[in-house]
Amino acid sequence: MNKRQFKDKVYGELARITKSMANPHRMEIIELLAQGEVSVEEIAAQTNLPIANASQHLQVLKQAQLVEINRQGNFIFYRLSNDNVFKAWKALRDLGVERIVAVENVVREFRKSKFDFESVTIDELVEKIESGKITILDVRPESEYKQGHIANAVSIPIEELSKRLKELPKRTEIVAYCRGPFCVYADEAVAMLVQAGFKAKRLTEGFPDWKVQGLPIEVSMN
Amino acid sequence: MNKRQFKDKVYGELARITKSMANPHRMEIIELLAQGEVSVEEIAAQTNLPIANASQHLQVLKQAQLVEINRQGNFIFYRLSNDNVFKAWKALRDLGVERIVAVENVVREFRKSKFDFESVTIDELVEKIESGKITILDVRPESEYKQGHIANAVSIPIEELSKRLKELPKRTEIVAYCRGPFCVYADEAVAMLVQAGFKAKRLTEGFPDWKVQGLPIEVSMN
DNA sequence: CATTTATTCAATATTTTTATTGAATAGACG
DNA sequence: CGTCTATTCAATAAAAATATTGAATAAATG
Repeated sequence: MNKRQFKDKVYGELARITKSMANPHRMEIIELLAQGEVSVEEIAAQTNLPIANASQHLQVLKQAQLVEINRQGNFIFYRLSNDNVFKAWKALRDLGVERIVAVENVVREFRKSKFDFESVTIDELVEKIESGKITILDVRPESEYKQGHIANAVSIPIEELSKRLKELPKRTEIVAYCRGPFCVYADEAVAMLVQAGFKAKRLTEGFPDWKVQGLPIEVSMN
Repeated sequence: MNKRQFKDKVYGELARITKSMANPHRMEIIELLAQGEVSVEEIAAQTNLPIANASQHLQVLKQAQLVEINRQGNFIFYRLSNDNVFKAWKALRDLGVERIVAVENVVREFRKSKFDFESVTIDELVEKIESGKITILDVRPESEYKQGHIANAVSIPIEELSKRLKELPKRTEIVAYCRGPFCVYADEAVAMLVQAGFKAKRLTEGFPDWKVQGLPIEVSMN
């Protein structure tokens, strides 16, 4: 094998992996799987895809070894193969957030209309935890919370929040988080909480970002 | 705009950026540009592409704002827009190196045949620098060295190495590096040096990896 | 063993990406 | 101003990715 053939092999493989991520639906699926195991049915529902279509995209990710499966009874659950998959996804996301005006504008525009509240970075949250009383609120679906959440976070899925406001403290500051910077659940939660007189902000990023930094998490079994 | 439209926009943009990297030639071009500015002509030569073809790929990267241009006389030089581009590329590379058996096998197979020498990680090199005498050898083309190199590294491009061996010390250990883990120049250099009785190893990664970690670098003007 | 259910496969039409070729452009330089 | 040169553009053919549909599969359950 000569140098050129060697390079073609190497960059070909790198491109193959990159291609397997290079699709809007698959980018969304990866973010979803970064929360934990999810069944095909659920992935399709969350991403508004026909099941056959979701399955097809999952096959692409599986072929690139970005995801693994785990059969549980009648369901097949998909999960990310390892941390590096999320790290690569995150690097691409950071690149997107930083570079592409279009995304920033879209995010900002969408948020400004309904949810123009302050947000808290991971570093700031770490400080708040160390230096005072604070309530951390996980508004993702319960299955995601169970599979891993920020240590000491309380779980109230966004759909239940309006009915369960009394479980939250009026005085101490609340930081709500969900799947990541594009996840709207946290925005909706903060809007609802502020409206109801709570002191609330959202976490800029999400649970997988927290976890990948090695910060303390808890798992509620499964 | 509803939630689904918002998501479609966001993940669409992320996929657009990812797609712009998702091609073997463009993966190679990005690695090359991580060394510094390079003209279209040179990019085409280094990647064995017809010039029109290289230009086309560069347009794709430019549209995604991954690269910027800088006209110098008759030539147009391309460079990465910022550090995050290399970071994302690196994350994908790490994913590839770690995940895909194919890449590992190809790399190993190719190296074993001719270049089965020990290599040194960046952390190990840092230690060696702190704790003793060591010669760091940059075997990339001189233009790349000039645009940035590991602090105190000596430049001897691989093509000149055989004629310039006398410039190197026989006693102190030599660590040769080039563009990255897939760059063969460092392997060739180590092979040549060991053959000639020097004590030499290659750096596992390359200059951009060193730089992105914030380790000391030098620039020779331009 | 037959049925149910979640998932995958297969076939096809559509769209997008890529390579190739030759012409066009834009700036430098005499 | 005209020429030269590096780069880009444009047109086309070929290859690959994607969406859609309905059928096939494989495991669980009665």
